[in-house]
Amino acid sequence: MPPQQTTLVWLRQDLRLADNPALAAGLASERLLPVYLHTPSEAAEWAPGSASRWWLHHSLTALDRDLRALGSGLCIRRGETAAAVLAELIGESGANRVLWNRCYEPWAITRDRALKADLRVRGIRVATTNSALLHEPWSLLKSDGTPFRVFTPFWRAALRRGVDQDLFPTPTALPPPPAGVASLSIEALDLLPKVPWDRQFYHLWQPGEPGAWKAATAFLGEHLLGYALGRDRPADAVTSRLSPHLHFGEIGPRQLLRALLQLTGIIPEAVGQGSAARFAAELGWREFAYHLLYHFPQTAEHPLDRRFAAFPWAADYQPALRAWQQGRTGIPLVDAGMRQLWSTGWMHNRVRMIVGSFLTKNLLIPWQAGARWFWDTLVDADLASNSLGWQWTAGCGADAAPYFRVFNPVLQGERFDPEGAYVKTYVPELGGLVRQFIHRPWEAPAHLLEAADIRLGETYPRPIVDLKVSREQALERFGRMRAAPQPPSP
DNA sequence: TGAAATGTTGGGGCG
DNA sequence: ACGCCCCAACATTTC
Repeated sequence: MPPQQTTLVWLRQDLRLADNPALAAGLASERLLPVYLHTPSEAAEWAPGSASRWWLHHSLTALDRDLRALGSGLCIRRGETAAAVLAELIGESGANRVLWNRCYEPWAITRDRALKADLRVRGIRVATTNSALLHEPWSLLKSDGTPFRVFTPFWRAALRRGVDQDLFPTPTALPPPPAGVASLSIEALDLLPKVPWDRQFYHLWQPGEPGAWKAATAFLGEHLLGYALGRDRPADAVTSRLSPHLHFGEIGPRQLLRALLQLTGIIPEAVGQGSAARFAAELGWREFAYHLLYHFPQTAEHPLDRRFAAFPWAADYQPALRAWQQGRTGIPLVDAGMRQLWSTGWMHNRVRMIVGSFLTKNLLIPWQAGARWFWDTLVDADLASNSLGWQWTAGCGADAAPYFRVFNPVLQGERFDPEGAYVKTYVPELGGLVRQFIHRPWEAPAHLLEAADIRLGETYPRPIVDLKVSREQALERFGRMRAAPQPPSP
């Protein structure tokens, strides 16, 4: 009789039961131990931020509940390194096999590669799989063998390659866990905030796999039709809000694309301009972000366009950064976005571009400072997407907005929030102002301000920067940078 | 997944 | 009636 097979399934950013290849591969074991390891110091400066930890707490809670319903449960441990904690767990459980789905952060790749080699040396079987991406970063390359740096050809190639639509089966029962392996409580991970800034989160979000499907079903069933037209208007609730669920792997892009294709009856190759194609392309941008971070791992910290390493950012920007973070810049659309972020852990995508343009171009604050703030405050904080987004905005990344493309938050507001509904939701002190001036209160005549009970500089700040002057200054600095001698490309 | 400056055109007011 | 001018409205160019 062969020795009993005991398998550890190490769950990381794949907190789901459905279409989970690592979990599916463990189902035939006699004993199966699903584990989550909290080792934040391994990620160093990219350990989960505050909002992300809130999400993680509740996602783990949901996963544990779902595992228990199938006769198992989540084993939670914490420690300095995953290697050390796994070694303990292997000792306690007698496991002879470890499975996980791959992560793609540079620090995680380095860690996992060493860990896999180490476990194999010690006679443990290890298998890793893909749960997070339609195509892994190394599997899609240009015909010359180099990585894509432009989105459109990347996404075309991804769709042409096609997507495996045979999902891994959702388990209906799980093998029992090995006896005598203790677990920490989720509370012991200290993921929840000490001061209750998260109250609104509970009304807006349902972390975990059931919540992910609730959001996906609502989006596909109710909002997809209006997506192409409404996705750029932040007051419209037509976006999917699936980003945090995708980040934690509570739902995967293969599942979403399959649901989308079944719903609309289109085939992946038929890329049109309709709502389904637009939404699929957003999944594509996520894929593109992972592609870039894998092939250019320095881009979480450093600009892909090396010329920007010498860009003359503002010298003393702390007060301006603080005003931006707190939503007190005096520019209504920017402040609305930053307050939405703070109070809900999320910001509409178009507004992310606008507040990012304002930070990097009007305030001349390094994009890394913005990326850090987003990392701490977004429930969907994702190293790949965040790095791509900020470099795109700053104009220093792959397929980025040209450096001279500076969003004017007043015009963007008038185009995409014409009634000012979004601004009024998050900047209530402007609620009484007529729509004509809602995006430019500093131009409103005194009697209208008075009627709206607004005293600029008291109840709402004056703009901390002149949009026209700062735009010209940014263009001038970008122009000088472009003219400077260029460093060798990486 | 721009904005602003500059150029062109055409309708209408007016002498 | 005609030419002149103004200036939206739209198009093109530049950043």
